[in-house]
Amino acid sequence: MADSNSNVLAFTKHDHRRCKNAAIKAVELLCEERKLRLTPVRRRTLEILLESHIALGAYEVLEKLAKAGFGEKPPLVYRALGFLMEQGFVHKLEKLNAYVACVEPNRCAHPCFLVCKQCGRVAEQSVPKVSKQLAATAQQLGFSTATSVMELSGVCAQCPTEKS
Amino acid sequence: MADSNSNVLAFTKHDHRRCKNAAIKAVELLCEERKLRLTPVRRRTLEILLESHIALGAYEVLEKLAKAGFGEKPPLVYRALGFLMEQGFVHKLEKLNAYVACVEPNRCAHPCFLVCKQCGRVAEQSVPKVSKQLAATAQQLGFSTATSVMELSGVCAQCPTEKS
DNA sequence: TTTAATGTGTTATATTATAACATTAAGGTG
DNA sequence: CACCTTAATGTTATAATATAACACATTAAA
Repeated sequence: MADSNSNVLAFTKHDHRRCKNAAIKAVELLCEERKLRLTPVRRRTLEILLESHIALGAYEVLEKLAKAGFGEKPPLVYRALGFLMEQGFVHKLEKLNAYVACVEPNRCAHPCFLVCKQCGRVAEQSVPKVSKQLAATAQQLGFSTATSVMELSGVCAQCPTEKS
Repeated sequence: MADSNSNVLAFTKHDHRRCKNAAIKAVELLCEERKLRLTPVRRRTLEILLESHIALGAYEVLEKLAKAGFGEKPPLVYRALGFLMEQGFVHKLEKLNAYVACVEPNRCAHPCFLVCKQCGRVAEQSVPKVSKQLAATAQQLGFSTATSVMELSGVCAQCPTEKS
């Protein structure tokens, strides 16, 4: 029933260095293709978010940028996040007001976010069927869907379910 | 393909007074059943949100509460909204940081919100199939879903699509 | 009629995000 | 290269959203 060939990377043991490098490489390529400038702040912001699969608040990212020698004023981080989000390299979790890097920016589509409330990790699952079904349902009601937000909160396989 | 027998009330001409009264009545009944106190602030907050199908920010609601003779400090409105949301009488639109009254609090389940970016109106559509499908997909990946957020942004039937 | 629990008032502050304008850097064109 | 235009960044200020903490009041229940 799963919509695609996913492995829920974030919840699975994996070579994270590889995971991170691949994502950065993909972003670099896409920026070239799109004639966009992956400036130092933008790159570092992406790297910061790629350090783990846990979503960070804008001000957490900002602190890390500051420690890395960049500025410490809010617009710095919001601009970098804005750029990265526009390009689909980073996603915002609306329910959390937090940001997470896209792990496969080149093949990201119809994402649904699975947020573990125990460990905080976020897996991005592509759900094209569900997404299209929702849009079709809306369309039948006369509503033209432009964008959608899908976020699940729960407990991942590696975390113990809450005791009763 | 629609999941349920809905009419997308918010986007349709309807007797809004009736609509509003029915919702308040339903909430009153549910409060009795659940032995909860629908205090004046809580009731007024609900009424304010029921004035239209447009989502309001917490501070917009607060202003209206103040004009109605209630306090003007943030905790007032956040407490009222907190109570109403806990009970499912009001929903928060995460993408908008705004609040909207539930039109059918007694039969509300698996809601997906359709937000018209032209007129701002919000329709609540029950999508149990899609919702269960998402949870099932997640479950197959070892993820136990507790809560979900589904919000579509687009253009409703009554609004002109944006010109090119 | 005291008590325990719930709800409200109030002060203060935390958190998230943007507007506006000055300055600098990059890339394109003659 | 020198100029210019655009894009990006620096900076100040403030807006918008939300909660903590504690005092006081009301309710319902014992």
